[in-house]
Amino acid sequence: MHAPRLLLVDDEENLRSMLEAALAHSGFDVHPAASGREALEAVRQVRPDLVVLDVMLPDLDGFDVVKRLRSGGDRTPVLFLTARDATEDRVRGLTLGGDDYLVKPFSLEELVARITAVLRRAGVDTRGSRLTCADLEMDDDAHRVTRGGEDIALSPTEYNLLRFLLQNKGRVVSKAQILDHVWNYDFGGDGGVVETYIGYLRRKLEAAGPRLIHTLRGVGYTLREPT
Amino acid sequence: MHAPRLLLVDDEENLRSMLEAALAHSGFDVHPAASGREALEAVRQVRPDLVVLDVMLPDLDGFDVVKRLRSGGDRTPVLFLTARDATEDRVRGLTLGGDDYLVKPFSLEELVARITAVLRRAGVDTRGSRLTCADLEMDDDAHRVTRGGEDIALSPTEYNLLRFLLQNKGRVVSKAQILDHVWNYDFGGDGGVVETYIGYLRRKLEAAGPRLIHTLRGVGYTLREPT
DNA sequence: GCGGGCTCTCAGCCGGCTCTCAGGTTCGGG
DNA sequence: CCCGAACCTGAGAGCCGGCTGAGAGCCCGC
Repeated sequence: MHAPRLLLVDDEENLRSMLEAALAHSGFDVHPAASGREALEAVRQVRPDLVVLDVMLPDLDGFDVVKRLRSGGDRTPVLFLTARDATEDRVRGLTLGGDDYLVKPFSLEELVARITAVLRRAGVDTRGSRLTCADLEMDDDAHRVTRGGEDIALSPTEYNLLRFLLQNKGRVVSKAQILDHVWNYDFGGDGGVVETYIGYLRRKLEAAGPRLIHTLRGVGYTLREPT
Repeated sequence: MHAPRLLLVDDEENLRSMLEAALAHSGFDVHPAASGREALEAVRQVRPDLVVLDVMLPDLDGFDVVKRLRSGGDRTPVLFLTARDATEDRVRGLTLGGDDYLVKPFSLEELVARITAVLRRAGVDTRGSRLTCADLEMDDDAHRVTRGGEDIALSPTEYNLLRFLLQNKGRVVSKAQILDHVWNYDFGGDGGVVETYIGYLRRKLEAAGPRLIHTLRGVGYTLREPT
């Protein structure tokens, strides 16, 4: 089993290199491209498992790229990145072919979650979607969290934060790391909001049961099985 | 296996030579640079495993340096050094690619710990993150200390002091060395505080179990396996 | 337009952490 | 044995980080 190959297409220099580093770090084999033509060329050469494709591009836009791919018989799944304002209607309908889209700005957690979801649907094996810690369980496919069999309702941010903690079970994560992964990449605030959400999670998860989220003063937080 | 190569970029003459000596002594192959342009040049020539990069530089600042590196396809991980006040928001987004940052003033221990953490994440082999002495164990990833399987809660300073002692197990370290490595480099006080913290550690570590930290009067302290 | 959930900010509180200091104790040399 | 130096320890002041509750703004569904 090799790491899934991604083709990352975005003309925005900064964002592209940031995402490139981040996705590589998340275990993907990332190949960058800066324009539509480059992308078409790269698809043939790289044969990626998935294309992460910005809609707004200097030459061919994202839709054109896909149109040409499909008319050439290529079925590689595509994850679109779009700006909030426009085009949302145009992107709809594309999800029919197993593709998906994400509006900017997003968080890295969101992006990775969508990518693995699309890959899974396309039959590319990724590690399972089940995360646990003691009697706490998260089924990412069903977007469902339980503790001791009981359902727990979480807001989107709470859910993403918990997933990030679960993925790093047994390791310490700093507030900066949490902000970088769980919050949108253009979020401007400080770490105060993380403390608030840790509080929310604790209230919901540890209402009945031992402590799972531990504070390491001056260092960060960690999720750990109680002994 | 060769010693990991570091590129150390800081325009502050004093600090740079101090860090250069200290890091060399910690087993790294250190190459200094004093400006952004120098750094870019040096990255190409030296091909370091990691760049330690001050954000505040006379010509290109640290962010510019990284931007240029990345746009040139270079993925060398970076550890940023920043002043406390500003820039903390600008540093955000950096923990994404496995990079990290450290606010001045820091301690040598902190610096070395971050460097090895980043290198480990980047796949460069360093000795593992597990330090032991008799039944005392420290797992640096989880930031966790146990003795005989029992958890021991340590404050940040206690933790850093213990790690320093563990890394020098079997050797004697003077109070001056401890101050230089464990306390921030701008710390003004005398060695009295070291005695206090040694006391704290002894109380927590040796509550149940034989003595591990030994005093060598007029020389320093040493951590040793009981015989 | 109205109501409810979600997100984020902020200020006050609390407790732990860091460091200082003084008095007591141990050690080694003379 | 005596004395000074080095070290240990307890008490406490001040500081700082994290926790929490309250509330404003926003979006969305009704």
